[in-house]
This record gives sequence, structure tokens and C-alpha cells, in this order.
Amino acid sequence: MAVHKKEEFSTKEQNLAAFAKAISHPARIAILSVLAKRNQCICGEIVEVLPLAQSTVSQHLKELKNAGLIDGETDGPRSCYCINWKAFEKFNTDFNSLFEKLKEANAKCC
Amino acid sequence: MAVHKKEEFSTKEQNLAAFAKAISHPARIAILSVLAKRNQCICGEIVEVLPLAQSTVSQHLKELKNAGLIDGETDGPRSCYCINWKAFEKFNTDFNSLFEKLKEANAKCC
DNA sequence: TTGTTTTATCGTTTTTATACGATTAATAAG
DNA sequence: CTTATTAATCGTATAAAAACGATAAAACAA
Repeated sequence: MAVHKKEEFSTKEQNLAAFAKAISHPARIAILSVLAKRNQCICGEIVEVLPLAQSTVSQHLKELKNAGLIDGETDGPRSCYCINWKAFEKFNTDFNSLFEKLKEANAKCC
Repeated sequence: MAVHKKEEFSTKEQNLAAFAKAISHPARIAILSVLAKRNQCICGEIVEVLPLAQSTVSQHLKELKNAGLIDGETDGPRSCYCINWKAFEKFNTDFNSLFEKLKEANAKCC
């Protein structure tokens, strides 16, 4: 049991789910929000704003980066991060292509 | 350790994260996609389409319902589900209000 | 070279999620 | 009343996520 079957779904479904997973924690929403407001930001500034330990923030940043939602590069001993807007545009497109089609129908159950 | 700190973030951040969490699994994306295409659908039809056991699908449906993304009502021994479009509109609004503002800036790191 | 600052990684613990089979509950059909 | 159909729930096993402290690595400063 507990064998994961994610790979049995379509690529589009997997991609959408992966993006959603990346933003499925309030800390990561908060990180993205800070990056959106400041355009770019070093790790330490994010740690100051969040109610989490440095190692935990670093972990969240890593997940966001792995999911492709942010880019990061080192600047001396610091790490500078910014949002990868292309990933957000892709999410919006795929999201709408799956769910927007019938919105005007506004059906109720049965 | 491993104390969860989700409650220390803003309501908006928590709501966005909760919505994202609900769609963070390809099976739930697939369920929503089926519901969007068919407008409404009984549980058994969804089970037929997905590569998962009935109990697992039922679990996913419960999560989607708890998160407010779908509505469901019983029809005899069957259960009929449909998408709650209002929840999707709210997600779109909140999502954009957090992240859309600086898109045109399109900044690169540092 | 030595020390300081900054961030990433490691190891660990606790909690949550995923998945299934088995069972239960409820309705419909005979 | 009995039986079949349908879906939800329970119990359980495994996997993944969240969080922290401690440590390591890298760059800069003294």
C-alpha cells in the first residue's frame, strides 16, 4: 500500500499539481508575496519577515526553486531570489484550459 | 519539533495555501477536470475513469468537498458532485491580488 | 591566517498524506 | 424480507512534509 500513483496521470495534470503543491503552504505563499513586492530579495530578509527558523526557510526556498517558481543566484555569501514569472503564466494558462471552459454554465448538483 | 505554524500566517495566505493544497494532487486535478467537462457527475463514473480504488477516490472527493471546491448531494444510493465555481473565482482573485502586480516588471535576479 | 557573516545541508522527530482492503450504511430491486 | 448496488468510513501500512538545532561551506573582513 501507499504506493504513489501520481505517474499514472497526464503530464498536464502532474504539472498543475506540482505547481499547486509548491504554493500549498502559507510560508511559501508569504515568500512569493515578499518577492513579488520587492522584485528580488536575499534569503536573510525573508527569514526576518517569517516566523520560522532559518533552516526551515531555506528548505521552503529550495522547494520553490525545485518547482521552478523562483530563480536564485549567490551574491557573495548571500543568496538572491526572484520570482520566475514565466512559470506563473504557464500555470495560469494550464489552469484555465482545464477549468474555465464551463464557468458560465454555473451548474448546480443534480 | 514538527509543530505546525500555519496559523501564524495571514488569513489570505492560509486560504490560498488551502486551495492550492486541495488541487496539489493529480488525482484531484483529474476529478475536477471530469466534473468541469460533464458539469456534474456521480462518484462511480469518476472511479471508472481514475486508476485508483473506490475508497481512495472517495477520500479525494471528501477533501475537495471539505476545501469547498466541489458540492455534493446524495441521489438514492449514489452521490452526485459538481464544481463550486465561486471558490475558483475567489482563488483567481486572491491569487492575482498577491502576484499579478509586478508581472510586467519581469525582473531577473540581482 | 583567523574570525564573522550568511546560507545550505544533515539528522531527527512529529505530523500529515496516500493508498488499499474490509466493513458498514443506505437505498433500490426482486 | 432478502439481496444487490453504491458510496462512505475504518483500520492500517508506508511515504512524504514540516520544523528545528547543529553543523558545514563559502565569501568577506580584520
